[in-house]
Amino acid sequence: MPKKSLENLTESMFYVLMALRRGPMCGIDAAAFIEEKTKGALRLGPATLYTILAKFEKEGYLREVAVDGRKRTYAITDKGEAAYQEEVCRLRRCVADADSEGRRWNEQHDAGSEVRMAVPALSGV
Amino acid sequence: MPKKSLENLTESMFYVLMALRRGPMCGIDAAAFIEEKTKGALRLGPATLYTILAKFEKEGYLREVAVDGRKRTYAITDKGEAAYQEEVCRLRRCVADADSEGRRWNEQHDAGSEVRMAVPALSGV
DNA sequence: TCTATAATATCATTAGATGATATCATAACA
DNA sequence: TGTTATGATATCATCTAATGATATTATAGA
Repeated sequence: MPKKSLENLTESMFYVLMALRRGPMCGIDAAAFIEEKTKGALRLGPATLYTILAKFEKEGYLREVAVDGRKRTYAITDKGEAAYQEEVCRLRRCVADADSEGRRWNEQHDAGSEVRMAVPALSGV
Repeated sequence: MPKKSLENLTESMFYVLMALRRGPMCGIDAAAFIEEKTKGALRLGPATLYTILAKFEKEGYLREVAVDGRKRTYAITDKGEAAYQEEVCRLRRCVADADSEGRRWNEQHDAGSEVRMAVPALSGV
Protein backbone atom coordinates (compact mmCIF):
# COMPACT_ATOMS: atom_id res chain seq x y z
CA MET A 1 0.00 0.00 0.00
CA PRO A 2 1.29 3.47 -0.87
CA LYS A 3 1.47 5.45 2.37
CA LYS A 4 -1.64 7.62 2.39
CA SER A 5 0.10 10.99 2.94
CA LEU A 6 -0.16 12.16 6.55
CA GLU A 7 -2.30 9.49 8.17
CA ASN A 8 -3.61 11.47 11.07
CA LEU A 9 -2.98 14.93 12.35
CA THR A 10 -1.65 16.00 15.71
CA GLU A 11 -3.69 18.51 17.67
CA SER A 12 -1.28 21.29 16.67
CA MET A 13 -1.55 20.40 12.99
CA PHE A 14 -5.31 20.23 13.22
CA TYR A 15 -5.61 23.71 14.64
CA VAL A 16 -3.19 25.15 12.09
CA LEU A 17 -5.49 23.95 9.33
CA MET A 18 -8.51 25.25 11.24
CA ALA A 19 -6.88 28.68 11.35
CA LEU A 20 -6.11 28.69 7.64
CA ARG A 21 -9.74 27.87 6.87
CA ARG A 22 -10.59 31.36 8.07
CA GLY A 23 -8.64 32.66 5.09
CA PRO A 24 -5.02 33.21 4.08
CA MET A 25 -2.78 34.30 6.94
CA CYS A 26 0.80 34.19 8.18
CA GLY A 27 2.22 31.90 10.85
CA ILE A 28 2.01 34.37 13.68
CA ASP A 29 -1.62 35.09 12.97
CA ALA A 30 -2.40 31.39 12.87
CA ALA A 31 -0.76 30.94 16.27
CA ALA A 32 -2.77 33.86 17.64
CA PHE A 33 -5.98 32.35 16.27
CA ILE A 34 -5.21 29.03 17.92
CA GLU A 35 -4.49 30.54 21.30
CA GLU A 36 -7.71 32.51 21.19
CA LYS A 37 -9.85 29.69 19.85
CA THR A 38 -8.69 27.27 22.54
CA LYS A 39 -8.87 29.94 25.23
CA GLY A 40 -5.17 29.49 25.85
CA ALA A 41 -5.32 25.70 26.14
CA LEU A 42 -3.05 25.30 23.12
CA ARG A 43 -0.16 27.60 22.31
CA LEU A 44 2.33 26.89 19.55
CA GLY A 45 5.90 28.03 19.95
CA PRO A 46 7.80 29.10 16.84
CA ALA A 47 9.54 25.77 16.45
CA THR A 48 6.32 23.79 16.38
CA LEU A 49 4.57 26.37 14.25
CA TYR A 50 7.09 26.69 11.46
CA THR A 51 7.92 23.01 11.46
CA ILE A 52 4.26 22.33 10.75
CA LEU A 53 3.95 25.05 8.11
CA ALA A 54 7.02 23.73 6.28
CA LYS A 55 5.73 20.18 6.36
CA PHE A 56 2.27 21.20 5.24
CA GLU A 57 3.64 23.16 2.32
CA LYS A 58 5.72 20.18 1.24
CA GLU A 59 2.68 17.95 1.67
CA GLY A 60 0.50 20.29 -0.39
CA TYR A 61 -1.92 21.12 2.42
CA LEU A 62 -1.25 24.82 1.98
CA ARG A 63 0.61 27.11 -0.36
CA GLU A 64 2.37 30.40 -0.09
CA VAL A 65 0.22 33.11 -1.64
CA ALA A 66 2.14 36.27 -0.69
CA VAL A 67 5.49 37.41 0.62
CA ASP A 68 5.83 40.86 2.17
CA GLY A 69 9.31 41.30 3.53
CA ARG A 70 9.74 38.41 5.89
CA LYS A 71 6.03 37.83 6.25
CA ARG A 72 4.72 34.83 4.36
CA THR A 73 1.02 34.37 3.84
CA TYR A 74 -0.37 30.89 3.38
CA ALA A 75 -3.67 29.60 2.05
CA ILE A 76 -5.18 26.19 2.63
CA THR A 77 -5.54 23.95 -0.41
CA ASP A 78 -8.27 21.47 -1.30
CA LYS A 79 -5.99 18.72 -0.15
CA GLY A 80 -5.51 20.52 3.15
CA GLU A 81 -9.24 20.99 3.54
CA ALA A 82 -9.76 17.28 2.88
CA ALA A 83 -7.17 16.37 5.51
CA TYR A 84 -8.90 18.68 7.97
CA GLN A 85 -12.30 17.12 7.34
CA GLU A 86 -10.86 13.65 7.67
CA GLU A 87 -9.37 14.61 11.00
CA VAL A 88 -12.70 15.97 12.19
CA CYS A 89 -14.21 12.59 11.37
CA ARG A 90 -11.49 10.79 13.30
CA LEU A 91 -12.08 13.01 16.33
CA ARG A 92 -15.82 12.40 16.13
CA ARG A 93 -15.15 8.69 16.01
CA CYS A 94 -13.05 8.90 19.18
CA VAL A 95 -15.71 10.88 21.02
CA ALA A 96 -18.47 8.59 19.79
CA ASP A 97 -16.55 5.55 20.98
CA ALA A 98 -16.01 7.19 24.35
CA ASP A 99 -19.71 7.99 24.57
CA SER A 100 -20.80 4.47 23.73
CA GLU A 101 -18.39 3.12 26.34
CA GLY A 102 -19.79 5.61 28.82
CA ARG A 103 -23.34 4.44 28.18
CA ARG A 104 -22.23 0.83 28.48
CA TRP A 105 -20.53 1.62 31.76
CA ASN A 106 -23.72 3.17 33.13
CA GLU A 107 -25.87 0.21 32.11
CA GLN A 108 -23.35 -2.18 33.61
CA HIS A 109 -23.34 -0.36 36.91
CA ASP A 110 -27.04 0.33 36.99
CA ALA A 111 -28.76 -1.62 39.75
CA GLY A 112 -31.50 0.94 40.17
CA SER A 113 -28.97 3.38 41.59
CA GLU A 114 -29.36 7.12 41.29
CA VAL A 115 -25.67 7.61 40.70
CA ARG A 116 -24.47 7.78 37.07
CA MET A 117 -21.32 8.67 35.25
CA ALA A 118 -22.00 11.88 33.45
CA VAL A 119 -21.52 12.07 29.70
CA PRO A 120 -20.40 15.67 29.95
CA ALA A 121 -21.20 18.08 27.18
CA LEU A 122 -19.19 21.24 26.72
CA SER A 123 -20.87 24.06 28.58
CA GLY A 124 -20.87 27.18 26.43
CA VAL A 125 -19.45 26.66 22.97
CA MET B 1 6.44 24.32 36.35
CA PRO B 2 6.67 20.63 37.21
CA LYS B 3 5.65 18.73 34.13
CA LYS B 4 2.03 17.71 34.71
CA SER B 5 2.49 13.96 34.06
CA LEU B 6 1.40 12.98 30.55
CA GLU B 7 -0.10 16.18 29.20
CA ASN B 8 -2.25 14.69 26.50
CA LEU B 9 -2.73 11.20 25.22
CA THR B 10 -2.15 9.89 21.76
CA GLU B 11 -4.98 8.05 20.07
CA SER B 12 -3.32 4.71 20.82
CA MET B 13 -2.92 5.57 24.50
CA PHE B 14 -6.51 6.76 24.69
CA TYR B 15 -7.90 3.52 23.37
CA VAL B 16 -5.68 1.43 25.63
CA LEU B 17 -7.25 3.15 28.63
CA MET B 18 -10.69 2.76 27.09
CA ALA B 19 -10.08 -0.98 26.84
CA LEU B 20 -8.94 -1.28 30.43
CA ARG B 21 -12.09 0.48 31.59
CA ARG B 22 -14.00 -2.63 30.55
CA GLY B 23 -12.14 -4.43 33.29
CA PRO B 24 -8.72 -6.00 33.89
CA MET B 25 -7.20 -7.59 30.81
CA CYS B 26 -3.90 -8.44 29.16
CA GLY B 27 -2.22 -6.55 26.33
CA ILE B 28 -3.40 -8.81 23.54
CA ASP B 29 -6.99 -8.54 24.69
CA ALA B 30 -6.72 -4.76 24.84
CA ALA B 31 -5.41 -4.71 21.26
CA ALA B 32 -8.29 -6.93 20.17
CA PHE B 33 -10.79 -4.65 21.88
CA ILE B 34 -9.33 -1.63 20.10
CA GLU B 35 -9.43 -3.20 16.69
CA GLU B 36 -13.03 -4.25 17.21
CA LYS B 37 -14.16 -0.97 18.75
CA THR B 38 -12.69 1.11 15.92
CA LYS B 39 -13.90 -1.36 13.30
CA GLY B 40 -10.31 -1.90 12.24
CA ALA B 41 -9.44 1.78 11.93
CA LEU B 42 -6.84 1.48 14.68
CA ARG B 43 -4.60 -1.54 15.14
CA LEU B 44 -1.73 -1.59 17.59
CA GLY B 45 1.33 -3.65 16.79
CA PRO B 46 3.19 -5.27 19.69
CA ALA B 47 5.83 -2.53 19.85
CA THR B 48 3.27 0.24 20.26
CA LEU B 49 1.13 -1.80 22.60
CA TYR B 50 3.78 -2.87 25.10
CA THR B 51 5.57 0.45 24.98
CA ILE B 52 2.34 2.09 26.09
CA LEU B 53 1.59 -0.50 28.77
CA ALA B 54 5.09 -0.12 30.23
CA LYS B 55 4.82 3.66 30.24
CA PHE B 56 1.35 3.60 31.78
CA GLU B 57 2.46 1.29 34.54
CA LYS B 58 5.39 3.56 35.34
CA GLU B 59 3.05 6.55 35.24
CA GLY B 60 0.57 4.85 37.55
CA TYR B 61 -2.30 4.76 35.06
CA LEU B 62 -2.61 1.02 35.47
CA ARG B 63 -1.18 -1.73 37.59
CA GLU B 64 -0.45 -5.38 37.15
CA VAL B 65 -3.05 -7.45 38.96
CA ALA B 66 -2.18 -10.97 37.85
CA VAL B 67 0.56 -12.95 36.15
CA ASP B 68 -0.25 -16.33 34.62
CA GLY B 69 2.80 -17.70 32.89
CA ARG B 70 3.72 -15.02 30.44
CA LYS B 71 0.30 -13.41 30.53
CA ARG B 72 0.11 -10.20 32.52
CA THR B 73 -3.25 -8.76 33.47
CA TYR B 74 -3.59 -5.04 34.04
CA ALA B 75 -6.23 -2.93 35.73
CA ILE B 76 -6.82 0.78 35.28
CA THR B 77 -6.21 2.98 38.33
CA ASP B 78 -8.04 6.10 39.49
CA LYS B 79 -5.24 8.16 38.02
CA GLY B 80 -5.64 6.35 34.71
CA GLU B 81 -9.39 6.91 34.78
CA ALA B 82 -8.79 10.61 35.43
CA ALA B 83 -6.37 10.84 32.52
CA TYR B 84 -8.92 9.13 30.30
CA GLN B 85 -11.68 11.54 31.30
CA GLU B 86 -9.39 14.50 30.75
CA GLU B 87 -8.60 13.23 27.28
CA VAL B 88 -12.30 12.85 26.51
CA CYS B 89 -12.72 16.51 27.44
CA ARG B 90 -9.86 17.52 25.19
CA LEU B 91 -11.36 15.61 22.28
CA ARG B 92 -14.75 17.21 22.90
CA ARG B 93 -13.09 20.61 22.88
CA CYS B 94 -11.51 19.88 19.50
CA VAL B 95 -14.79 18.72 18.01
CA ALA B 96 -16.67 21.65 19.52
CA ASP B 97 -14.14 24.08 18.05
CA ALA B 98 -14.46 22.40 14.67
CA ASP B 99 -18.24 22.64 14.89
CA SER B 100 -18.21 26.32 15.77
CA GLU B 101 -15.85 26.99 12.88
CA GLY B 102 -18.15 25.01 10.64
CA ARG B 103 -21.16 27.08 11.65
CA ARG B 104 -19.14 30.26 11.16
CA TRP B 105 -18.12 29.08 7.71
CA ASN B 106 -21.73 28.46 6.77
CA GLU B 107 -22.87 31.88 7.96
CA GLN B 108 -20.00 33.52 6.13
CA HIS B 109 -20.85 31.81 2.87
CA ASP B 110 -24.58 32.15 3.27
CA ALA B 111 -26.06 34.54 0.73
CA GLY B 112 -29.40 32.77 0.70
CA SER B 113 -27.82 29.76 -0.93
CA GLU B 114 -29.22 26.29 -0.51
CA VAL B 115 -25.76 24.77 -0.38
CA ARG B 116 -24.19 24.28 3.05
CA MET B 117 -21.22 22.54 4.50
CA ALA B 118 -22.57 19.65 6.49
CA VAL B 119 -21.68 19.31 10.14
CA PRO B 120 -21.68 15.57 9.85
CA ALA B 121 -22.79 13.43 12.75
CA LEU B 122 -21.72 9.84 12.97
CA SER B 123 -24.34 7.66 11.36
CA GLY B 124 -24.93 4.66 13.56
CA VAL B 125 -23.03 4.71 16.81
C1' DT C 1 11.62 -34.20 24.18
C1' DC C 2 9.88 -31.63 20.26
C1' DT C 3 6.83 -28.51 18.37
C1' DA C 4 3.14 -25.24 18.23
C1' DT C 5 1.16 -21.33 20.04
C1' DA C 6 0.05 -17.38 22.88
C1' DA C 7 1.94 -13.53 24.86
C1' DT C 8 5.31 -10.32 25.95
C1' DA C 9 9.87 -7.88 25.14
C1' DT C 10 13.35 -5.45 22.49
C1' DC C 11 15.68 -3.13 18.48
C1' DA C 12 16.34 0.29 15.13
C1' DT C 13 14.41 3.82 12.60
C1' DT C 14 11.55 7.58 11.78
C1' DA C 15 8.50 11.40 12.87
C1' DG C 16 6.74 15.06 15.84
C1' DA C 17 7.10 18.67 19.86
C1' DT C 18 9.43 22.17 21.81
C1' DG C 19 12.28 25.85 24.39
C1' DA C 20 15.91 28.52 23.21
C1' DT C 21 18.22 31.06 20.12
C1' DA C 22 19.50 33.16 15.78
C1' DT C 23 18.44 35.49 11.65
C1' DC C 24 16.21 38.64 8.54
C1' DA C 25 13.27 42.71 6.73
C1' DT C 26 11.18 46.88 7.58
C1' DA C 27 10.26 51.10 9.83
C1' DA C 28 11.17 54.90 12.93
C1' DC C 29 14.14 58.03 14.51
C1' DA C 30 18.36 60.62 15.72
C1' DT D 1 23.03 57.50 6.92
C1' DG D 2 23.52 54.68 11.05
C1' DT D 3 21.14 52.79 15.01
C1' DT D 4 17.54 50.62 17.28
C1' DA D 5 13.08 48.41 17.84
C1' DT D 6 9.95 45.19 16.27
C1' DG D 7 7.62 41.69 13.75
C1' DA D 8 8.24 37.44 11.62
C1' DT D 9 10.51 33.45 10.24
C1' DA D 10 14.30 29.86 10.62
C1' DT D 11 17.25 26.57 12.97
C1' DC D 12 19.29 23.71 16.77
C1' DA D 13 19.33 20.21 20.14
C1' DT D 14 16.78 17.24 22.80
C1' DC D 15 13.11 14.48 23.91
C1' DT D 16 9.03 11.65 23.29
C1' DA D 17 6.12 8.54 20.51
C1' DA D 18 5.09 5.10 16.67
C1' DT D 19 6.12 1.08 14.58
C1' DG D 20 7.64 -3.13 11.66
C1' DA D 21 10.51 -6.71 12.45
C1' DT D 22 12.33 -9.89 15.29
C1' DA D 23 13.42 -12.33 19.51
C1' DT D 24 12.22 -14.39 23.74
C1' DT D 25 9.47 -16.93 27.13
C1' DA D 26 5.86 -20.09 29.14
C1' DT D 27 2.65 -23.51 28.58
C1' DA D 28 0.35 -27.31 26.39
C1' DG D 29 0.00 -31.23 23.61
C1' DA D 30 1.85 -34.95 20.51
